[in-house]
Parts: sequence; structure tokens; C-alpha cells
Amino acid sequence: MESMTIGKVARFAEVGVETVRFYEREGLIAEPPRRESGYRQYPVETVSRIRFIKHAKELGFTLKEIRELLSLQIDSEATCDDVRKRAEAKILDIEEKLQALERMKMALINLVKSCRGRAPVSECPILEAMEDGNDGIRRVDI
Amino acid sequence: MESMTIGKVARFAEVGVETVRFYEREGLIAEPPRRESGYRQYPVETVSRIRFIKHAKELGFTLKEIRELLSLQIDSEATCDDVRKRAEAKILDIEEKLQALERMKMALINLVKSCRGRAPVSECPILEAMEDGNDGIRRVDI
DNA sequence: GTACACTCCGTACCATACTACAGAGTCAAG
DNA sequence: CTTGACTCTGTAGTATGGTACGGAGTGTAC
Repeated sequence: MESMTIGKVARFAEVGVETVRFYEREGLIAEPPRRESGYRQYPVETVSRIRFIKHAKELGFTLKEIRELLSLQIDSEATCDDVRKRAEAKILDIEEKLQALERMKMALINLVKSCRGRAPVSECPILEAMEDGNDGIRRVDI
Repeated sequence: MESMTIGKVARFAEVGVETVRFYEREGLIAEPPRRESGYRQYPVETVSRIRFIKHAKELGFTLKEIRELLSLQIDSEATCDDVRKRAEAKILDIEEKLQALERMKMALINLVKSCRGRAPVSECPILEAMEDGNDGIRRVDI
């Protein structure tokens, strides 16, 4: 068995059947071959593709961005150079996200620490911790 | 000058005026004091609060989750212990996101590398790289 | 050979997170 | 003391990313 029905793909990828069709319409997964009856026949790889989409969404990527990520491959339409450039741009995006997440994590760790020490905690500690190095702007003049 | 109009807050936080009001309605920022005219008077901290909301959204947090993050503070309603527990849970969420992002970054770095070496590149390299350790499920049986 | 779960397509509906008015009042620079 | 930018409330509309039918055909296990 090399192929799966839409229902199986959906169950394994932990999404609804409608979502699979939706992703097809949106160009996130390829239109699969069909049986004579019209039933879609998916290759097993579709499951990991949909899982990837799910994860990327949880990381704040839009479907448009995910489409771009998934299209980072060399084919008749894209040269090596082109793909490399696009991949490098995505790496920068990801590094920004990583840094913001790290800051958020540190803020929470500090919060937990000060909570354990029963030290007085400021009004909104997570916010204050995030402020150091938020986006290079330190001060706001009215 | 310790306070700002809604327009200034919006400009500094790089969102629309309507968005500031929307966040107020949604309980993400406090209802500010008003002038006699009814004009809102925001403390400067509101700007970083809104910036935080923006960043957290870009990291895939929903407004509901962001509300929870911002409420991680000790006050009359929340004990130290309670806050610590919630913060620890959020740290785990964040670590999952960090790991997924790291995997995605590595996949892209490998893609760039293989592109530079002019080596043959697989159909969808980012996907393949992400598959090692996606969510503990390695194999799909049909 | 018939239940019953599954699939098809199309359309409509939903939640989230804004965004854009309308109509009226306010502020401040010249 | 006016003019133009700003603010107010309320309501309506939009984009994204699904989710849920309805009505009809298909697959398969007993």
C-alpha cells in the first residue's frame, strides 16, 4: 500500500478532512491522483507535509509564508541561487523569532525565580524583562 | 508629560488607533483614565505593552494566550505559587516552539549548504529535515 | 446485496483579529 | 475664532484559516 485516502491522511496528520481539501485549494499540498471514482489517493508523505504546516502555523507563520517555505526546492522554475537567497532570508526571520522567544523565556524564568525567593515582584515582570532589547527602540519621547 | 493620546500610543507602537481600542475592549490593555472631554490618557508603558502583544502574535500566540502571559503577576487575585505554576507551563510551551524553530533553521541551513555545494537537492529538503523529530511519531502505518 | 462508513463537490457559515466608516465633539496653531 | 487634525462611540465590513452542511455517489464487510 503506497497510497492513502483523504480520511486516513487527515487522521494521521490530526486535522479534519475539510482541512486537507482546503490546503489543496490553497496550493499547500499537491493535487493528488484520483481513482476512477474520483477518490483522492495520497502518497504517505502528505502526512508529514500537513504536520509541517501545522507546526509552522503554531510558530506564527501564515499559510502564505508556509507556502514559500515549502517551495524552497530546486526545480525547473527555481535555480540554486534563487533558492539559496530565499532560504537565507527565511533564516533571518527565524532568528528574530528565536531571539524574541528566548527573551520571553528568560523573562518567565526570572519570574519563577523571584517568585520562589518570595521577593517582591513588579507590576508586570514579563513585560519589563521583554523591554530590554525589544526592537532597538529604548525610549519614547512624547 | 507623563501621558499620551491614543494617536501617539498607536504611532509609537506601530499599530492603528482602532487596534488600541480593540485591545482595550479585549482586556489586553487597561482602560486608561480620561480627560474631561473623554479623551483617553495613556501612560507611556502602554507602548511597550502593545509592542509585546505584537511580538507575541508574531510568535504564534493568540490574543487569549497573550492575555494569560500578561496576567502573570502577583496581585490580590494571584498567589506567588499560582503565578509560578502558570509561568512554568508557559516556559514549556516556549521551549517546544524554540525546538521546532531550531529544527526549521537547521533545515534551511542545510538547504543553503547543499545549494552552495551544487549537490543534488531532494524534492523538498525543508520537509525532510523537519521530519527527524517532528513530534515523536516516526512512522505511519496505513 | 445491503448497511454503513467513506468520499465527492459546492456553498455557507464560523472565530479570530483587526479595519473602516459615520456622525459628533475636541484641541491647538495661526 | 476658525480650520484641520484628532478623538469619541457604535456598528459594519474584511482577511485568514478553517468547519459544517447537503445531496449524491462509492467501497466493503457481513
